Amino acid sequence: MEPSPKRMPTLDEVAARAGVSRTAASRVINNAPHVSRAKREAVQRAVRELGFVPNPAAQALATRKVGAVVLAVSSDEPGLFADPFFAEVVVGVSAALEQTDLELILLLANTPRGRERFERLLRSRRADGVMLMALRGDDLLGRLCQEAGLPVVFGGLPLTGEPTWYVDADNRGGARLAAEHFARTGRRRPVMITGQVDARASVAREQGFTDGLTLSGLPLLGVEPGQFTEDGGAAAMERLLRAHPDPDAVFAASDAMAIGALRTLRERGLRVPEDVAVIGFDDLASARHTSPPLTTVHQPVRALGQEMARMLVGAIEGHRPSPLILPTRLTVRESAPDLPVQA
Amino acid sequence: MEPSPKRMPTLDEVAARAGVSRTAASRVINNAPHVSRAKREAVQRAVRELGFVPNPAAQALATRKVGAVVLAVSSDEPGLFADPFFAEVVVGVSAALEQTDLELILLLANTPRGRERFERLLRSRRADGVMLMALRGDDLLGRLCQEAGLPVVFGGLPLTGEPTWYVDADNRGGARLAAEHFARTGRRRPVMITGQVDARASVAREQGFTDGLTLSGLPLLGVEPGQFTEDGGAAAMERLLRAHPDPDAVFAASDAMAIGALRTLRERGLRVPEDVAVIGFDDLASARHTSPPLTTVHQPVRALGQEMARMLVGAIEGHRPSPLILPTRLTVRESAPDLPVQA
DNA sequence: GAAGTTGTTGGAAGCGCTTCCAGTTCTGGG
DNA sequence: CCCAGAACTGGAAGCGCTTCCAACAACTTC
Repeated sequence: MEPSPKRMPTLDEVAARAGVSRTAASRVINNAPHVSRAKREAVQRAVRELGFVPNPAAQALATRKVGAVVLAVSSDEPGLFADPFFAEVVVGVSAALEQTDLELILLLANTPRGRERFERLLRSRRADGVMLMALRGDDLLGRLCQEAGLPVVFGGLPLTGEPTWYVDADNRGGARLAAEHFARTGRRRPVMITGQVDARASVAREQGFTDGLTLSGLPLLGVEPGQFTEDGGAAAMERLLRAHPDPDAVFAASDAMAIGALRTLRERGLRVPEDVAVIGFDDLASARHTSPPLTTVHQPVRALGQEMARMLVGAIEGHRPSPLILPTRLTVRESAPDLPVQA
Repeated sequence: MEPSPKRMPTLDEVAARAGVSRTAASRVINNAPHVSRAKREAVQRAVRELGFVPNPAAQALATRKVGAVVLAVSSDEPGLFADPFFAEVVVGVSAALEQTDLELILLLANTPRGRERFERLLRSRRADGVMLMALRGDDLLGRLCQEAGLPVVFGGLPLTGEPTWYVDADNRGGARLAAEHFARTGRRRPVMITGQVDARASVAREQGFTDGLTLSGLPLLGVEPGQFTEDGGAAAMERLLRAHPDPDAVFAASDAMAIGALRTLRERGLRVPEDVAVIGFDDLASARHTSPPLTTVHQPVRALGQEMARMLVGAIEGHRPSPLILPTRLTVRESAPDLPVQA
């Protein structure tokens, strides 16, 4: 009962029990060649009987491979990780790693102390590779990884530069779908709520929305940043209404902000979708349950996590770099229905 | 640029550069005694100049301490982790660990494969301790940890037994507050939505609600399980309405279920809080933004994570066991206001 | 039947760090 | 000025596993 660090059997004991050399035993547990069938089986039996599990520290020391990767989330807001988006990414990453024998180390690098620990982690080779999310601005975490000579895959593009390994959603294409949907359903006075100005995803979504509008011959009446938060979205919506009294469509660069916008619109007595249509971005679970249910650009968040992990495994195994862009699509619900609304 | 596993300096090189023995250098980096001031400074300089960081694998091998703990989340639903609740716990855990030099390994043990990996993780001593969350029913993960002789702290009590180390919220007391609030504000026909029947938190909340009702001399008209999900809560509400046509108060064992109940009530044309008051449990961020805003029992989720981590550190350091119950309190918002409502 | 081939085997040298222990140097009190 | 005791010092033996390498054994192929 007492947490006594019970000593586990070692490879030597396994070898002794199986009547072979330590070398042979090692070969068996790594199923390497050059072991006769008989000895192999003897070793396997001994492993089973003793309940032997190799000591990862010893393996790491000998092979210089630690059997773990880190998922680092960097942001200024301590609470940002609480965003369901990240939880979903983690689920994806975890699912992909489950197929391997890599452990997942999670690091929230939002405080100075956190960053320091991250750097230490890299330099100490405690992980075989790194997944990096939510880089803001000219975040130097990426550079740190490069310097440490560890494989890094980015989740979402950083603001500047194009890393060799990354997976991202088609932000620009998805935002364009939103614009086209507005045009198709007869909206004429769209506005937009963006995220932080130094977030590349936000920039790409604004870009894509503008693309789509231009192609449809529509103007963009106004743009306000909303910090990717619900309250930020609500505030942005207020600012927009003040500056542009009569929008009939609003595209928010995230569901959270769209929900905030919904709130403001309701408070101002504007009906959704009759007076103004609303489209969000992400398609989180909560988008299904707003009132009215939110039309939104769906991005495959869990898949994003999965692909990041898979890609990292590839990078560790020495594959050639190949970035990945995951498709987005429009999920139409009532906040911006398919058919033009008769006001 | 190429991820070449750059070789890092070793203790020997540090020692050589500082002109001391490897032993002395080791003492300095662990700031152990028995090193003269002069040598200590020489070593520190060498460490700085070389950018030396001790190799954790080697340290682990020599000390039998790996410098990592694991947070294991077990559940049958693969998506459960996506619950903002867990994200929040992770933030707390992470914040507490940041003060130490323990790394956080995250393991989602919802698949059979996941459980297998968890067991392997334990037996291989890849972590110095374990935090276990969301044990369902007679989950044997806890037992596994005990057997491995690793310190374990439970987040929330398991269904059976009372582990020596755990931190939990005062579920029973919180639920009782909900009942008392109903009684105080003139509600007379309360019903309740519980979570899974084999979740101890759910049981405790039901218990507490009953306690409070009994004390106030109120009956409990009906109880339905809602799986802790929004849709489950909505469905439970429907069943309750069918069986008990005229409740004037509903207590849900989680915010998600309360939100589901809100939806059903709205669809049925019942006004909240005029016709029926609603109280949830958790006080997640989303509770603030429902319509009407949700009155709910607040539990300090992030603190829960923090305390789990702190407690685990204590357990690893050999302190004496001391379970912890975190206080809950009622956050009153409009779905169940403070003053009796004039219908 | 000699000369290769191909496949096994285990000894031994690490991987990088901690720590026991025996020996050495400093103290200050007598 | 001598000596007990405290404070340093570094050699060496691990921690548990991988892997190079030299030595062998078992088969082929002319």
